[in-house]
Amino acid sequence: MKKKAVPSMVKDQQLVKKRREQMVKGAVRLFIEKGFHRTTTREIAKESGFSIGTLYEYIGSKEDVLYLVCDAIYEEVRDQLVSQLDTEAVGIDRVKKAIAAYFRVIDHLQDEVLVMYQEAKSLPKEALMYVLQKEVEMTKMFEDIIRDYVAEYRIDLSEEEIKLMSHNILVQGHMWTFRRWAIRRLYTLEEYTKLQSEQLLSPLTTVSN
Amino acid sequence: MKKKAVPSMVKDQQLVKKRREQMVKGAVRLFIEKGFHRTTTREIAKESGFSIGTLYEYIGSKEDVLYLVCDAIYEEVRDQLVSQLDTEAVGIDRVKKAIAAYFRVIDHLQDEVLVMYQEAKSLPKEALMYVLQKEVEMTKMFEDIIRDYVAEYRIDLSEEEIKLMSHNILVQGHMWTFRRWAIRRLYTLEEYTKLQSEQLLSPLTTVSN
Amino acid sequence: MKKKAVPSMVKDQQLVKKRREQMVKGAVRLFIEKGFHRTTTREIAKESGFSIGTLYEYIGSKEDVLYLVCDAIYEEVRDQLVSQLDTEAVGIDRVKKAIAAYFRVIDHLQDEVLVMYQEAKSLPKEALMYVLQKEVEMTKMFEDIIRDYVAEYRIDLSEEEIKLMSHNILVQGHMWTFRRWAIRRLYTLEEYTKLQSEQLLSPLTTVSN
Amino acid sequence: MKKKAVPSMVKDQQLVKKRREQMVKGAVRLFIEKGFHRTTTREIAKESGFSIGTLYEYIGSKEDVLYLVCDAIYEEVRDQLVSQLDTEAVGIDRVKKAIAAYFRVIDHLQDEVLVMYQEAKSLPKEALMYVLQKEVEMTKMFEDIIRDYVAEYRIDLSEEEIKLMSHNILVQGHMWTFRRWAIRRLYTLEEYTKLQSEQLLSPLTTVSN
DNA sequence: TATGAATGAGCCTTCATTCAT
DNA sequence: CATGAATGAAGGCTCATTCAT
Repeated sequence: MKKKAVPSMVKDQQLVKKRREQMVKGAVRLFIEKGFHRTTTREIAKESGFSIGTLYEYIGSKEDVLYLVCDAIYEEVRDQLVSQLDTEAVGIDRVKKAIAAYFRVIDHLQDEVLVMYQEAKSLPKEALMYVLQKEVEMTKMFEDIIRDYVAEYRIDLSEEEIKLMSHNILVQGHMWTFRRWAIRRLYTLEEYTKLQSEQLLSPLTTVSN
Repeated sequence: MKKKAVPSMVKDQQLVKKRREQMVKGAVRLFIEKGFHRTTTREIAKESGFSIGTLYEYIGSKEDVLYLVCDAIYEEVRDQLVSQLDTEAVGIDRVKKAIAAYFRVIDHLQDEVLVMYQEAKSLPKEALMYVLQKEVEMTKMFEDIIRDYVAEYRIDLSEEEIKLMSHNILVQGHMWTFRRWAIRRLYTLEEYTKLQSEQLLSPLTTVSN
Repeated sequence: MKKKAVPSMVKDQQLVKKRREQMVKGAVRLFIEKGFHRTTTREIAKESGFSIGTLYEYIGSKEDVLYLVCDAIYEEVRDQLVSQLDTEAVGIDRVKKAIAAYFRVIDHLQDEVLVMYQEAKSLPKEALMYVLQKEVEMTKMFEDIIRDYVAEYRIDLSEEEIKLMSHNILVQGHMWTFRRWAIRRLYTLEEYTKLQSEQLLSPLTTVSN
Repeated sequence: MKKKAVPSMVKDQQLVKKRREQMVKGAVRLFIEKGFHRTTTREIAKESGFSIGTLYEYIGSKEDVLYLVCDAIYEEVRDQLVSQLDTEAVGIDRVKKAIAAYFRVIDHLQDEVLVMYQEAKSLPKEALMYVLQKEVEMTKMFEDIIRDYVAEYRIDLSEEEIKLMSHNILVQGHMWTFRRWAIRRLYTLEEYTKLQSEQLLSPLTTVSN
């Protein structure tokens, strides 16, 4: 799925990139604070440091801002995750470290991730599809890591179980943000990571009773 | 936390109850279709079968409708869950059956649950607190079930692990709705229930390798 | 061609009619003064005696106001014309009196007619078609009158000439408004009517040299 | 009445002329397509082949473009008309040929003439006066031609009748454009010219019955 | 001279809420 | 109690015009 083209009246691509970065930064702050629907385009422009007219030089509609925000957050999450993956780790340790890295990234970008989680549904259908595709790709990253491990150590785990485990990892990452009102009272990130890892990976490291 | 009082101009409590039921029914349909923010009060009134003036005889603001909707959905989920719990089951079977019952209820009310998940954040703070409290109570239901089992069978599971497991159950139930775009392609409800159960309960039924 | 339905949120048809009459009255005043495009919906609402919100209870868009205005002007012109037609007149006198009546009506409604002339082009296609249809009908009225005369007195005038004569009458009526900057300096309405009548009807009353 | 001065930041008169010609050409195309109010200055600049900044180097406001357009169209109509006038014709034939030439020019420039007819009203007062002056001059051209004929052949036609006849010629020319939705279905240009000529000139060529 | 990014006043339209009947 | 017409603040977006480069 190709990146949806957000229309811009400005030709200088360098400038477009810069302005959209400002815009995303400002919009995220506002969406975190009050949500997409309660944020006005004027507020976004102001928070981004330019006028309403200028805002519309770089987007076609308010929904485009949401799309840019979601896209940027996904990119950021994936980039940070990739840069934190320990490429030297082997065995179950590799899986554990991937999960830990992922949770760390989510924790680091918790506000952003939460925004995306709560507002992506307001995207127009096509843009939503594109964003969900990103989620699919991220799920596949974990599938691959698990599948590698399963293959190498001849673990008895079906393809379905691998896929589900991967989904669970993703969701438990998000859960750290959207359930933080309950969970952060109970655990630190390290504790959460350790407990979830053990739980998640229990099928990989135990034998049935 | 006490149920938040939604103001009504009408004295007859019987009538208030009836009208609000109509209202919730209508609103849920609309929120499922287009979300809270894109639904107008006029539409809610119409879908509920009365006029906009009448709508405001039974609520104080649009947000009250959302609150009533969330509240009703929680009640419904809890009621259905309670009625489906197999009170005769014992051992790990009791836990499994509780999970299965919960997932069944979620599946049955998937649209409603999804709406609540996506829109609750738009509630005013106080109302949100109240709704989250309901979530806490539901989590506690599962905590209790697990704790009973752990106690009886002297499983080596800490209080923190019990709480987390309970949260995971809840979230995996919701996940069946908010990730259905991916998950329903892979599993039927029965498969999903089975796989998640095994995974979730693996710490209760296996011994470390 | 059926009358285009202008959407209204208000059910009471009596009220709709009344409010739209206010609206047309106010809008005509403004369109005369500054044209359709330079008139804002707020101004229309204010001039009509109600709020902007109320305005939109009775129309779907600004263009609807223009449509209502054009429609109302046509109705008015036709009604006044019909009521002024001398049904007892016979011979060339009947034609002359019809022209005179028409010019009188145009003079009476000159501002309105001018507005319609200048702004109708801004109507959406469908509405424009409807309005042009009204113009066609009015042209036919004169065709019929001329045709009757031609038939009765066995005048040597082809169908094409009849049609063209009718168009010329219509346009010379409008000309009294859109060329008034030049023509009203030269003639009173009576003089204009007399001269144009003679000129127009010369093919009916003379023999070729 | 002197030509209204349109302000320009550019000194080189040669260049000013060239750019304004580009501009008029582009603007006419756009005005024909969507009218003056629905055309943006950006579009005019683009269609003219330069940037919005450059556009404003050669005009002071959007209305200046309309003025330049109207002025150019008038010039064009007059130039073409003058070049087509048969200076050798005599008698009634001279008048007929002038009318035919005029109608031919109008037909040739029908889109342009229509634009001018529909949009001139949006000119600021002073510019409108200037444009109307051009119309007066054109009317006088026909007055003169008719007056010559009337004088030479001692036709019984008052000065008022001459003036009105001239206005009618002008308007019937325009009518070929603004009523084309009805008239072009009925007549070819040649038929229209012939019929209107006969009708118009009937007072010059017939004797009263 | 030419460019095009920036500006912000202002436009059309929506919709939660009120209140007279 | 029920109705629905009226209200107007507020929102998304456009576009003529300016000005630094």
